[in-house]
Amino acid sequence: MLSKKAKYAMLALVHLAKEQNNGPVLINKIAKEESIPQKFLEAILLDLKKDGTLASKKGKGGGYYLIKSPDEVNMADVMRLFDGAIALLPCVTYKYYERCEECKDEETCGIRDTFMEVRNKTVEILKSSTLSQIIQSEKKLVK
Amino acid sequence: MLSKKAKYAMLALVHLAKEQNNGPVLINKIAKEESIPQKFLEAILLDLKKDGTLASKKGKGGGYYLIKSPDEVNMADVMRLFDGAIALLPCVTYKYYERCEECKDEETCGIRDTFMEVRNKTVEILKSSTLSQIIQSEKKLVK
DNA sequence: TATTACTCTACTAAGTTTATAGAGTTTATA
DNA sequence: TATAAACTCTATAAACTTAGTAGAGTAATA
Repeated sequence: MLSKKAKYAMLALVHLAKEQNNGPVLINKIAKEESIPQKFLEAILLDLKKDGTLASKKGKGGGYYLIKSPDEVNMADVMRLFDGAIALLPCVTYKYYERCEECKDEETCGIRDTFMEVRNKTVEILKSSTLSQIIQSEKKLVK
Repeated sequence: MLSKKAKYAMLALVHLAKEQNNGPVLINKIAKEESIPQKFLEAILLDLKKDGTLASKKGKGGGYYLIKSPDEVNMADVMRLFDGAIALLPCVTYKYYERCEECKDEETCGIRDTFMEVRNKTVEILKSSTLSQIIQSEKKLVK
């Protein structure tokens, strides 16, 4: 399951993408409208800032805003940032590779193949799910 | 990530499928050969028995054995049994459905679609990964 | 009837997730 | 230049989950 952190991050990013041309958005506003605990959201937005996805402005009239194109921000990256590896087995991940302790022989492990396939397909779908795509699809759903 | 429990279950099932025609297999033997803590494995095998996948025989000459065809036992079911839902969002699961608390409107939720697609694809791959298929693929890898 | 081997309940250590609290820092603007 | 708005950072903690342990109990077989 996705962590709350990752889910909140996605909701906040969609929110910020919609407001990209309206200047900085208050944490407080995002928290209220997306039903996210404010303090928790602060930490999430800070992570997204360190990651280079968001920027912030302090002081009156400040807030957070998206500095990437909504095309560039995809769910695979968000999930990796907050939840770590996407794969279901450590021996199948791309960025977080680790050998499975109980694995006698990785080369001939029968379940490895399956989970490699799951990982590849999942990453493919999540990569194609960008902020633009999500907003587009929301519009279609409303109609 | 897959829990150890689910991974151990898969390894034990593959082991038992290979020995299906040789009578009951001792917990102790499986534990040793697959590097699984014995007591932990006992609980896992018990769950698989309650589930109707395995049966056991007590007393001397006893042990566990597979009572389903290796074609029928797939990784999706094993994962559901030990780790619960396969989907990454509660609102997208098939057997464990729950509304997302913070979701304002499920019908127009932009990220729901993406995770529905991930779930469907994952289930499809895991369903096709049966014990027979795994053993077959191990043989190919050895060659 | 003794031994083997599965069954069941209870417990625990460690780690992760989901927060909360509060002091500190920066900036716009009156 | 004071002050209030708003982000930043550190520390803490409750709740939950995972992984594993201990040990007594029960059933079957030779």
